[in-house]
Formats: sequence, structure tokens, C-alpha cells
Amino acid sequence: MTVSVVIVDDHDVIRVGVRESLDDDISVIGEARDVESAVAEIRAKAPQVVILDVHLPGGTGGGALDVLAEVLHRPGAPRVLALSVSDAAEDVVATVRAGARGYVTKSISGPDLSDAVRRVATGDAVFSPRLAGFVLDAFGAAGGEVAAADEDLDKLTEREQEVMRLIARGYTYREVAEKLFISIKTVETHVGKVLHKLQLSNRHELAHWAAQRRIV
Amino acid sequence: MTVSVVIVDDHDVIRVGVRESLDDDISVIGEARDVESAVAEIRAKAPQVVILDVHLPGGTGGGALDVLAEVLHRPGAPRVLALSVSDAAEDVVATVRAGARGYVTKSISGPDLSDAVRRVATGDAVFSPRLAGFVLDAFGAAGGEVAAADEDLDKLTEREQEVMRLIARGYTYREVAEKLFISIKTVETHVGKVLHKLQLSNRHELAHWAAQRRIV
DNA sequence: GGTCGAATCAGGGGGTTCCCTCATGGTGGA
DNA sequence: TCCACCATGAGGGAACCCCCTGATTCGACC
Repeated sequence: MTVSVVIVDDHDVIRVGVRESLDDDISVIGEARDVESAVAEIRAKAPQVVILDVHLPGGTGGGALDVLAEVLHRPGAPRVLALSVSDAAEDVVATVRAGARGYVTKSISGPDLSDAVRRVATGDAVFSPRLAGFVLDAFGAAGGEVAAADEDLDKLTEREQEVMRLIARGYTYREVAEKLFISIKTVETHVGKVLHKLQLSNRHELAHWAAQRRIV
Repeated sequence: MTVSVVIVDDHDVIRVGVRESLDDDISVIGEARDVESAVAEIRAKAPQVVILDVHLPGGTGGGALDVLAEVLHRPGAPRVLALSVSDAAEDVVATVRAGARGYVTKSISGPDLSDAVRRVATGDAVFSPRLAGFVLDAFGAAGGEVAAADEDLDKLTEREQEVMRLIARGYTYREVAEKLFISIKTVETHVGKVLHKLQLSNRHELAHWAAQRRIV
């Protein structure tokens, strides 16, 4: 049985590499290099599997996550295999949360990639060995740090996130206040709430927290 | 005129992508996926150009730099075109310092990559537009931020470096003082000297400075 | 229509950070 | 020997950070 796929990656070189690496029983019926054309291409071609670059630029939610949001929540949705240079826990968990059925890094070999596509097409979940741990941690009983990453961020209101980002970049309260056209006291209030919600004790820990999650 | 190249990248997919993206007048005469086989392959095949992944794992100097060190300093050395997902200034400058004649990111198109290979083969230096600035900064008259990295660190005495590391990690003056068994005032003095010597204005910039140089 | 959360702002207090000057003792080179 | 540099430390001040209480406005929700 031939599996139909659409490849989404902004790098020409990598799209070519993936296309040429796939076995003959996998048919590439479309390609896209940005969020908009990916969504259009996937809807038009209705592939069984989408091979999706996690670090796709553009969109409002980080690229790949936008594509997943647009494409998955409708009947006949394809299975999505995420492809990434990164094996950072945050990326993996965020992508899987968004609905990806597999996550492999670009260090995968051609035959293994073809195998992963076939297995995702039949409904399996496919993860590189060292990534499986992250996923299990994130969805396991204990939850773990990684799983809490997105939920922690969700606890913050939009304004709090905005302030948090600036503080994490090292701006003083005064500078944040000037940037956002609010008073210093308001900035203090927001920062206080952020620190409390994230259970951090000062702005340095906040900067570290944000850096780990690639928020800054 | 046909240009001979060796492709060095630990990712199968990317090697395939590069190979398939290159024009017919560029002949891939060898490939390698780690430092040792890259050095051996380049010496054996003597290509005109080596396409080298900057983030090659293994070796003692960061992978790609080891390959450059081994290969360049002998007669008949090939021209090296660095290929990277990263456009971070540190990576670019370190690679160029080590002798690469070009640096392009993986977002390059197939035709542009072929063109870059041909130009490097003829002796040109090839840099993506936004990378050229880094290189010029680093080698220009003023020296530039990047080039000054190690020299800046050398300006600090051992004690100052010790204090600087702890401050960059977010310890308060009090905590640093307790850790080093000195008074807070001494810590203040050291920090003040560090900030002055590095021409930084506060501990946040110091943390950022240290993080960029992977000191912390 | 009352309640609740989000966003805004104020006052005040205690600790921290950064800068300035100044001082002492040790070490190592000219 | 003397000077330069380093490590140590003190005093004081201005600004900044963090926390506390308390307040108003506005929109959403039941």
C-alpha cells in the first residue's frame, strides 16, 4: 500500500533530502515552505501523512503549531510526523500536545524515516528513543517539569506574559513601564503575580526560566 | 568546468538534500558523517570544495573546527564552505577564523548553494548577506564585539572571573560573599571592576555576556 | 445585578545593586 | 627599594527590586 505525504519545511535542501530519502512506496504529493501554503496544500491534497518541520517560521504560535491547529481539528485529518533538528524537551512536548503523532530528528536515516512514515500512517506513534522519555514524562502520572512548562505559561494573563518577557530580557521596571505606557507600580504588580504564579523568587530565576523555554 | 566536492554532515537527510540540490556541473566525490571519516575522505579524494556542517558532533574542538584544523594546513587544501542551521555570530566567526571560505545557512536554495560552491571553488568568499556583517565586524579595524571575546575575559583577574561567574549565575552579592568567604563589600568591588573592564552596566548584561560565551 | 478576574495605580518598607572614595597588606617586577 | 597591581574591606548614597496592603475601572459570566 502506497502512503501519500506532504512535506512542509522552509529549507529547500531539507525538502529535497526528505523527498529523495523516502522509499518508493511513499508518494510525495505536495510540498510547502510556510504556514499558509502548508495549510492550503494539506487541505487540497488530503495526504495520509504530513512531514512537518517543527521550526517552521511564521504564524502566530510558532509556525508548526499553527499548521497543526489549522489542520487537525476536522474530519479526515492527516497524521502528522514532526521533523526537527531539535531534541529539546519543550519542542517535543509542545508539538505532541498540539497533535503530532510522531517526532523524529533530522539525524534519522532514510530507511528509518520511511519506516516512521509508514507506522504513523497506520496509526502508530513514533518517537526517537531518547525522545520517548520526554513524552512519557510529560503525560505520565507525575507530570514532571516539562509537562508543566506550557501550563505554567498558560497561568499567566496576556499582560503578565508581556511584562514577563521584557523582565526576562533584563529591562528594569522603569524601562518596562515606559515601553508599555503604564506606571512602574503596575509593572511591579504584574511581576509580583508572575513570580508567585511560577513559584520563582526573583527576576534572575525568571530570566533563567524563560531562557530554558526559549521564551526570550 | 566541473567542481568536485565532499559533503560532511552527520544527518543523512541533509547529505542527500545537498547532493540532490547541487547542479550537474558539481560532482560529489565523497561524503562523511563524522570528524574522523571526514578527514580521511578529504585527504583521500582531495576535492576542490568541502561542504561542511558546522554542528558536526565529535572531536575535541567542536567537530567542524577539528576538521578544518586537520585539513587546511597542508598543500593542496580544499576550500571549505560551511553549512549551518545557525546564524549565531559566535559560530560564524569561529568557523571563519578556522579557515572556512564561506558560510551559508541551510535555508539556502539549491541553485544558490550550487552558485556558492562554484564561487568558493574559484577563491571567492561567500556569506549570506546577514552573516557578512558579523565577519566584517570581527575582522574590521575596530575589532568588534565577537573578536574581543577572549581578550575581554583575559582582562579579568582570577578572582574577578570567579566572582563574575557566580554573579552571572544569579547569586546575590551576599550569597557570593558567603560562598567565597569574603565580605559583601569585596564582592561589590570585584563586580564593579568586572563591569567596568567589560564595559557593561549591570549584572543582567553580565549574565547575558557570560551566556553568549558559554561561560556559565 | 452582583460577582469575579484582569488591568491599572498608590504608598511604604526592607533588602539589593551599583557607584564613589578611601584604606591596608601582599606580591612581583623595574 | 619602590611602584604597580591585586585582594581585601569600609562608608555612604541613589536607584532598583520585591513584597505588602489597598483601591478603581471594566468587561465577562451566572
